[in-house]
Amino acid sequence: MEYDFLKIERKWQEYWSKNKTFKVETDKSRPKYYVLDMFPYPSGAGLHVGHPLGYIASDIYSRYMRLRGYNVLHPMGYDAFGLPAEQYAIQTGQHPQKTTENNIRRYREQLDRIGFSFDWSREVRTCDPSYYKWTQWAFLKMFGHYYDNNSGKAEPVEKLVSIFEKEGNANVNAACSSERIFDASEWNSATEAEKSDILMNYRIAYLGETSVNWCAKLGTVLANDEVKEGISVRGGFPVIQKKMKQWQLRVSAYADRLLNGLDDLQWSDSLKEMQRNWIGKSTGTEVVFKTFNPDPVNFNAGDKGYDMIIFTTRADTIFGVTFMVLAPESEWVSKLTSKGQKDAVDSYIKQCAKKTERERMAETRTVTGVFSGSYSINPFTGKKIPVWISEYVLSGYGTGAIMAVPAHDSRDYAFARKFDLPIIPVIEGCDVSRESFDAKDGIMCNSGFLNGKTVKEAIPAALDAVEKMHIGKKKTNFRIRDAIFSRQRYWGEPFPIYYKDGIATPLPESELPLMLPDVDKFLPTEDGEPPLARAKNWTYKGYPLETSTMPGFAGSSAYYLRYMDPHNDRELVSREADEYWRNVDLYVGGTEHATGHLIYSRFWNKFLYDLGYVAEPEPFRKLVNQGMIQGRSNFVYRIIGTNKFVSYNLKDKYETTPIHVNINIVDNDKLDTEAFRKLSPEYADAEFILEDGEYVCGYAVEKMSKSMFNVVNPDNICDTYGADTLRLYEMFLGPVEQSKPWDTKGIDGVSRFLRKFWKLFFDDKGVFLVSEEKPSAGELKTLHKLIGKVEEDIEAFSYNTSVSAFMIAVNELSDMKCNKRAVLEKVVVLLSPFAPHLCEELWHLLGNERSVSFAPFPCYDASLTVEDEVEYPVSFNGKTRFKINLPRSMSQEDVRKEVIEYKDTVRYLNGRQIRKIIVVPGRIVNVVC
RNA sequence: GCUCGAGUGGUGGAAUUGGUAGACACGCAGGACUUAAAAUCCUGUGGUCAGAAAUGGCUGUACGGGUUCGAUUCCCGUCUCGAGCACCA
Repeated sequence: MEYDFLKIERKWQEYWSKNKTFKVETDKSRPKYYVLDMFPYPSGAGLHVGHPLGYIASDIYSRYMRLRGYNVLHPMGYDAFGLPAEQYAIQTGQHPQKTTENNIRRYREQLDRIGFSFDWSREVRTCDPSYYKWTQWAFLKMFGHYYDNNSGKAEPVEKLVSIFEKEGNANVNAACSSERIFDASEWNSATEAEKSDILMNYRIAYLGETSVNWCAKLGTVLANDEVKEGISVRGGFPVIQKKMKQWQLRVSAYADRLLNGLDDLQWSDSLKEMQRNWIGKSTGTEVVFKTFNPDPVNFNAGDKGYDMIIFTTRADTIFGVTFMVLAPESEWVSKLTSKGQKDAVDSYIKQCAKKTERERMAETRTVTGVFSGSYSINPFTGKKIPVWISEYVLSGYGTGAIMAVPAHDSRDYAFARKFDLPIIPVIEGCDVSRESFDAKDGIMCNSGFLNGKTVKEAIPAALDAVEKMHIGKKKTNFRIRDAIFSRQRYWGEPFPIYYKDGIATPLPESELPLMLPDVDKFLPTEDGEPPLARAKNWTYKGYPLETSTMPGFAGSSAYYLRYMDPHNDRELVSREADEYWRNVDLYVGGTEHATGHLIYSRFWNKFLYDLGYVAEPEPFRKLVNQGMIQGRSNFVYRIIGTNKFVSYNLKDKYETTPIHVNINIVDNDKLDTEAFRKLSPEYADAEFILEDGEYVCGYAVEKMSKSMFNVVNPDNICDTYGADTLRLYEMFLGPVEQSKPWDTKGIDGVSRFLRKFWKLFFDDKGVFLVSEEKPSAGELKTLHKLIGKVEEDIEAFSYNTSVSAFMIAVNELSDMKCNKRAVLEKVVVLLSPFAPHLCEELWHLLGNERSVSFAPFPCYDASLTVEDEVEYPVSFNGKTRFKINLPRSMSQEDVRKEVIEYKDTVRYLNGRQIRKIIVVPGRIVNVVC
């Protein structure tokens, strides 16, 4: 019987779906395992072969864990809100709901063909009201809580209010956007609007004025991780900084916990490092610099001076501070601008404000700035130093003001050189005539009481001095900013917020979900209001509702919790389900979410953990980043001005332009010239200059995309080779974590392997025939080598080598003409995570009733794989070395014993005394004489 | 500029924790079967030198050093590529 993969695959896909084979329930009698893929955004282009890579890897692991007896939760859903559907809607007028549904249908068809073991009964879609109800619910909880630094967790705002009523905020230690201190009477006499404003400074979800990334082309603000190099990640449009009032999430309050939580996670080092950098913890010192404005624009505290606070990690260099710098957006600018400098400062500020983020970045090397007219006093030297304003100082980090040490900071150095400010080195022996000395290394000099100390000693000593003088304290700063949470777009979750007399007020929970309304157009209104302003009656009890919607990461932040209990309409997840499934044991997805989704999700989870809704402080225990699969494009070379095409190795003799050619008409880099002529009328009479009778194409590795004609559709692979071959081949291509180009060339190898395996079960006439005989020692050795290898490789996520192990085993079994049930049945189980359809078919042909998915994983017996002991002497350098190959299964302890025994009984080898015995943990022993 | 990761045949990639480098597969070459092709099967395949041949020698994991009886693996330096961050004081 031939291996008819199309028939087999269809048959078992229907079987799994009909029998709900992969539906799971909480089952306290069995251990759980939760395997999650990053759910896809259903784009219009459908899946290409790169998309399923991670899904296949996680599916293999799910199926493996099922064989091991775990109750495996392996769900799938769609991240369905987002910009592309909305952009398409603006162009075509088609409702994003509709295009999204169409795309989802297409995705589902494609996914189904690959034979995943998803529990589709748990599917979620972020755009579904029954789903986004819980996104809105979490937002309301964040609105209703603040972060208490003393208890180290989120607490209800009501608690804060009762403290304010009794004693004001002087003793409150909470994450807060304002430093203003007030007492109880001030609070009690405040108006509702004033109270609301004060509380906004504390809420975890809050409305706040901030400098945001504004993308005019998309008509919306964007979070920091949605902007790269000053350009929007989606669409690639320019982004500028703009002050706007926006909803934000106080992620910064969780910075320390987000950082510390990383230690216990089984994530790749590079990913953890990325998150650490993004969180950007730095410990330093806050120092007060007395600052005077000799001629203030407005008469105020000018003559008494201001206490200007700066943040530094190099308190040791205070003796080298020769000037101060303010960010252009700093609130100090207006206070410290003197009359004489007012015009210059104003024009500089204006110039800075106009620049886009991209322009500011492009000009990182050009130094700009202006003198404010004011002076500070260096607290250590007592010297008067000028205060400057420059855009190289960021308003959002630290206090928006710095002390400049040009001798030991390259940015300060460049500034000092440009504006001719003094440069005083404070570390012995460094040459600052050409560049600054930035290293934290050396002995202090020119530094009074710090002289003679090393930099490492001087930093705490300087901090000590500053504290004794009462002009500073130890301080930790974070780079991570609060997440900007509103988008001026249509296709997202509406905020459950209305404005009662201008005060942002939460909707009662009973009103959730607040449904996304219909609008006539998906564009902003004439007056620049977001599209939701077009909706009729977008009000609650007569008050206007918020018109922004939530960003993409809102819906993806807690979806892993929803899968645990997807149909619960009373809770996000029931306590029972949460306590059983807890968190994701294995999460597979791309590295592009390192500083977005993976931070927000951890934050969201920690918040819900504080409130007692979830049992685990971290959502994803182990994380594997699958690499990207790139396309392999082919080129033909057209001789300029002709319709002649020259083969790759001859192209240098002509003036040519490379043209992308559809990879479907190229085989092994050889062009099908007839098919090429038929491609378009333009090429109908194309001529070819061949080499060895063939047209050889050039190639390049590029992103897989329609415009490069290099897209490989998994459906086509399933048609010609079958889903099992596709799965195996994607794994065989290389380590899952690695990016690599797709090349269909090698697929014949795995295809051959599967057919070879299939043949083991049939006799010469093609009749299914397995023998009930006892397997030979050789057959058992092959089998158990395979079991050991496969088990080890799956655990290590090294699927490419396990596919190789299968090929070796099947070659060996084939050579031995092994058709014994006792061996083949176990191989079927082992292979079933990789090639589920084929194995399900064989499993049933072997007479089993239940799906192979629940067969027990074969037991590994190392003693059956023992190699014969070999012992051979090797001589070198006049010494003699004996290498003893001991069985692989032998424990290190046994090896040691064996060797000691050897040394005691055999003191001499080849007439030489044994000098040294080197035991390499494992099995190889060197005896040096 | 800073941080992290990688560099192995014509190609994708193996190689336990330092222990026979190149498993497995593709490609290529030769052969068998066939009228022929496809499919299938067999043999060879890092480089180089010697040999009629079996075989053997040398060399070889980006480059230069080091540690070690022994290095693709560990350490130092250089180069190249990839990813991330980018005036974070």
